[in-house]
Amino acid sequence: MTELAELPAAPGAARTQGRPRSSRAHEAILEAVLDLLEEGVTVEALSMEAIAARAGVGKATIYRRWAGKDELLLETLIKLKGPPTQPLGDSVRADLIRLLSVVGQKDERAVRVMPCLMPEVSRSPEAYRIWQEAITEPRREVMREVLRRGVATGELRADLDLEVTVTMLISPLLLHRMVRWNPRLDEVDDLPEQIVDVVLRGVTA
Amino acid sequence: MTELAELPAAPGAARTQGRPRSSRAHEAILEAVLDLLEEGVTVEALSMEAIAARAGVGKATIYRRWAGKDELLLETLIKLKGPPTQPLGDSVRADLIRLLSVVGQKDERAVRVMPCLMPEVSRSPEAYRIWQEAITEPRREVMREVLRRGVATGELRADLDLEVTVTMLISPLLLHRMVRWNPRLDEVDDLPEQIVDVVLRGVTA
DNA sequence: GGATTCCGATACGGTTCCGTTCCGTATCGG
DNA sequence: CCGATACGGAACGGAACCGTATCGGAATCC
Repeated sequence: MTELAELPAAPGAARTQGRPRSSRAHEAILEAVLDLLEEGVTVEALSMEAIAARAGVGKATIYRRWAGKDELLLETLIKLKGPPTQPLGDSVRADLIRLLSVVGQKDERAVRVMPCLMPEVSRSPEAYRIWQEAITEPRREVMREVLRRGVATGELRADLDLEVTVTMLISPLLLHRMVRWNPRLDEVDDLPEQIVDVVLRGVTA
Repeated sequence: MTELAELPAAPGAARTQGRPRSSRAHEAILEAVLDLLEEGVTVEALSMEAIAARAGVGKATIYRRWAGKDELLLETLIKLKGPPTQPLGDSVRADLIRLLSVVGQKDERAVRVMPCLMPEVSRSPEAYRIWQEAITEPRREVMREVLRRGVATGELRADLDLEVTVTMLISPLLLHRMVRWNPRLDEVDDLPEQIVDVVLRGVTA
């Protein structure tokens, strides 16, 4: 049987003897999970058989690496979302527009995967915690920092509620890009600018 | 076997002979579906066996009424969301606050069910259409009407973009009440007022 | 070259759910 | 009272999936 040439094995593996694990198979498995989620399969309905088939891999190859679906999913999601976009340090307005513009643009796939994660997140406190810590909170913090800068320069009101403002900025974009909550917004091509302008006018000192 | 007393059969049933269908069983089935969805079972993972067991009903009783899971779900969701809350016709500000305040309050159960519907909605164009027509669009229209009144009275800018404004008002509430996107907002007790005030200041004439 | 480990593939017994088909009983119209 | 239909419950054959085991071959270390 013709075996694919192997990449130089996963880093950090403390293995000493025998054939090293194929990093090619490793990647194929993670990719298969994302593929399936992207197609609309929920976490709950995601089957190990389907993952193995999609990855072109034996089930044993999956179970050799992860104890079960949960651990596999955790690693997959961490891979999915890299570090958040950083502001450029221009004006508050330009930075906010920049941060909003990348929502669902930089991560086409992540946007399609997210709705499939929602049931899990709203049911399991553990899933909720991971989702908060790894995905949403770091992105909110970046935006908070921009707003704090605006408060420090006097551009924004000193008594600004950071949490409310951050939520007001991101929520419309998230809801539109993730679930297309209001399809009429498809025709609005400068949504980030419009949102930032309304909010900034509302919270300017 | 002690049979429960029957309510006077579902209306519109053109049946003439034999024992009429139990409207009690009918209701129990719909209720069971909502119960299960509320507990975090996704549409995909919702099983007819579980529904029948929860409703205290034979599976045949379900299949006698609906051809499959899809048709049963459709009827369930239509039952779930009644007509949207109506504005009182006070000030624009008071009406908007009122509309935002009921998000996820009037319909405790609907809020918990919604996340479980998201995967289905984002995967199936048909589900998306039904969701838009039956749930989100009627509620947006109520809010648009309030905004149009504000424009007519000169309270709001004449060139106001209704879609963007509606989305800016509702999205933060939806995201918070449905998936608790930002847990720090739990401590904010006047979120609707704050949002309305910022947006109104941003779009005042 | 020999030991060891991983590879993809296949098969296993066990579980859950499907949609249907029977029961024996209950409840209606005529 | 009788015929017709619905009821809850149980069982069916078939399908999908679980996690494990086993296979012959392939890759790497000692």
